[in-house]
Amino acid sequence: MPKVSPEHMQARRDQIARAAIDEFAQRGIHSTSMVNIIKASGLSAGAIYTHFSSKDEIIAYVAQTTFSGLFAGVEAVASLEPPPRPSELAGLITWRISEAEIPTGLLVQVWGEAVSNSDVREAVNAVYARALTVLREYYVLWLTTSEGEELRAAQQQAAARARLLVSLIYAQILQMSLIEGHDTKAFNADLGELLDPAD
Amino acid sequence: MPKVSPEHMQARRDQIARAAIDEFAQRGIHSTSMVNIIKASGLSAGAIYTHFSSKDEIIAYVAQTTFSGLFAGVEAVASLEPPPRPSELAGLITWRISEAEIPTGLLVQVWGEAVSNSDVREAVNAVYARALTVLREYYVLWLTTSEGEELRAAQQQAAARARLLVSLIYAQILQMSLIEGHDTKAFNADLGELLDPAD
Amino acid sequence: MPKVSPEHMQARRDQIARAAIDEFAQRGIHSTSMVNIIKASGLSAGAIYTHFSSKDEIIAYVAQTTFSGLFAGVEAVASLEPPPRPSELAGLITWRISEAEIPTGLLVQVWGEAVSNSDVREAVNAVYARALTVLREYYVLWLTTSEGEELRAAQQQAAARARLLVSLIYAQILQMSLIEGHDTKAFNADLGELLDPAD
Amino acid sequence: MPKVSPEHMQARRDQIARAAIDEFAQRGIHSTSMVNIIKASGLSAGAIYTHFSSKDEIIAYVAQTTFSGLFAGVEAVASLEPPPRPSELAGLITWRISEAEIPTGLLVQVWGEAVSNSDVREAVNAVYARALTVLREYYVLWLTTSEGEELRAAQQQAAARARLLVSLIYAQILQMSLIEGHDTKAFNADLGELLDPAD
DNA sequence: GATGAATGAGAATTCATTCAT
DNA sequence: TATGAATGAATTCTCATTCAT
Repeated sequence: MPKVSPEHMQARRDQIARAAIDEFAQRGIHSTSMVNIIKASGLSAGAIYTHFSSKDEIIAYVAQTTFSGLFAGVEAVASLEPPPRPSELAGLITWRISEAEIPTGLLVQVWGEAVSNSDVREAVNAVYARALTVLREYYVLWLTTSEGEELRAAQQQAAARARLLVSLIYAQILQMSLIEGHDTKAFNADLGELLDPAD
Repeated sequence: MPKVSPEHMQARRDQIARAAIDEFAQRGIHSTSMVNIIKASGLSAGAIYTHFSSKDEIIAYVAQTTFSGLFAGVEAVASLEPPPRPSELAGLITWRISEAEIPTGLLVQVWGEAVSNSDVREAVNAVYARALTVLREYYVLWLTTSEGEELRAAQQQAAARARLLVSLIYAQILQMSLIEGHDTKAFNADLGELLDPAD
Repeated sequence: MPKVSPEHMQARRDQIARAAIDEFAQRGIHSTSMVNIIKASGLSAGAIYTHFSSKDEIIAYVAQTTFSGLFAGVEAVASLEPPPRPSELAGLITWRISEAEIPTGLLVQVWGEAVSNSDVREAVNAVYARALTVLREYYVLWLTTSEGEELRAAQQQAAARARLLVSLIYAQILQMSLIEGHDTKAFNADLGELLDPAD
Repeated sequence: MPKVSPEHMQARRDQIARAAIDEFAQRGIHSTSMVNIIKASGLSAGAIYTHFSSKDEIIAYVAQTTFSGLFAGVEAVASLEPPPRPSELAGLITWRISEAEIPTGLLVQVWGEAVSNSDVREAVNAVYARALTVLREYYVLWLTTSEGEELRAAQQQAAARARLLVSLIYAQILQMSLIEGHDTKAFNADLGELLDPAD
């Protein structure tokens, strides 16, 4: 098996990452052994290590990938004209999560991992920072366009609102993961009230 | 072989738990070995296993202990007459956290652990349920006493409000743990606005 | 198995070292796995690592031990009055080697290891330096006592003679290890002629 | 698929051997991986295995090559008329070594390897036997020509002298490899005294 | 012939737990 | 009861070698 395309390499990384995500979500990051990942990926031990240099690198990559998925598409939606209401934006993210594309249990584990693993912490924070920037810009747009606020006033409020929106999404992820029978829809409705003051 | 008093037993358990909390917070739960706990506690391997049957039992006990600490005192304050405002209640918890009595990093790790460890999940959920109950009662009291709501109406709103309050506290714990330089005071102020609608 | 005496600890180290020496001599240092040493020692994997922190530490310890054995007793003999002749001293060392107390094959492997392993190199050089010192002092004694040399003249010659003596011993070790049917006695006789010029 | 010339094959083998020698000398035989050799040679893994069937075969080839280099040219010089003095012959070999054409560290490693690797042992012994033969013939020539010995007497002494000469050269290789700051010239001078009794 | 990703047996090491003293 | 050396299964990772392209 000689030279292969970069696409092939990326496909292999994703193949491994997907296996790792499944196993991590099911067993827990630290109860998943390399053997579990190897078997789930269908590759050999050696092949894994041609694509990742260590289990920690897999964890970091998975962390990055999974959190990025959380806000995928938000940017596009947030800059539509006219901008959607905050509750609609939250709904988009929430929808993606509840449609089980995003394994909330893994997200929560990644937060725990971030505490003592700086690579993971960096990955998590990078996504957080990006999300905050996008949502701040969104809030400026929304407050000026739909709420008739002055630009200056909108900018002053935007940061705090963006922070709050992310916080509420994160809180929902926690609840979805921890609380059996958590009522996502009810919580979303509550959020809606909170986020769209005009309602 | 004289039996030691239950007090002595409890003191030993706490001695071990304190050591475990320190080590878990510093190194991460899964990077902390029993040897770390043994050394930090000043006891021997054998002694540890006299008081806990496994590392997992220590983790579950630590999870229970730490989360209970989060809401310690809330019950007493929440049933004062007249009841404090929601933001004041949130402030009490937040204050305890930010004064570093509660290692937020450990709380976040415990959430991650809860995903794949049912004992920990139960411990976490028990505290969550208890907190929800206390806060629901508080909200009924506060809505009827200070906001002039009807009992029936107050009861209908209380659950959602309690859930939201806990969510916001949890979200703040996440941010304190993950984000270097997170502005606790600013976030608290934002929470205040949100929680005390009259403000 | 609680606290044990330092003697016990040393006995364990020697138990492991003896197993390692046997295996290294038989299979070669790098063809000997930890499993080989574990089985040969009769201990468990874990027990080995309570006494040595790594395979490399075992190699270094074995190197030190084996080379020290080479010159054991030389110091005492070398300072007798009247001092033995150089050939007698060489004979003592040679005798110990040929009586198979010292595994020459292992010594040669250790030299090879020393090239790329600084701990082993240090161990080997420390023994070499010690041997050189002892033999230099011996030659001063012998040259003044038995050959009637002036102290100053004896001191000037002693270093070169000591170096040569060690070299010849090392060369013999090489030959014993590499050449099947190497005639130790004949070589010793040749050495005798060379070392005791008066003969 | 045109067959390549034998010269091409040999050139490739030497290219690989040269890379292996450099890496072995630098990192140690057993700390050098095939990947190291592959990269240093500029060839691919597959290409290496077209020319050598295993790492062990490379080691044996390198052993053979390097030791042969040690005595290269000795034969020609040893049979000159009039023959050089023994110290001059030793000087020739020593000079080649000290001019760093011969990696002494590798020679010492090869000796260590020979202990447990029969192919290497055979390679080393073949060179040793050849050197002994050449030097025995040289000594017969020299003793009869320059020292005026009878042929019979010369033949009787020649073997022992040849053995001693090789031993001293081997001893010097050991010292050059192991002892930082080994004084090659001083040792050579000492050898000269020893080897040229007339001096 | 050449390539280099893939293989998989095997390596060193760790660590929760036990139990003889 | 307390001790801590010992246990040994399990873990992560390496690397000589192969073989589909």
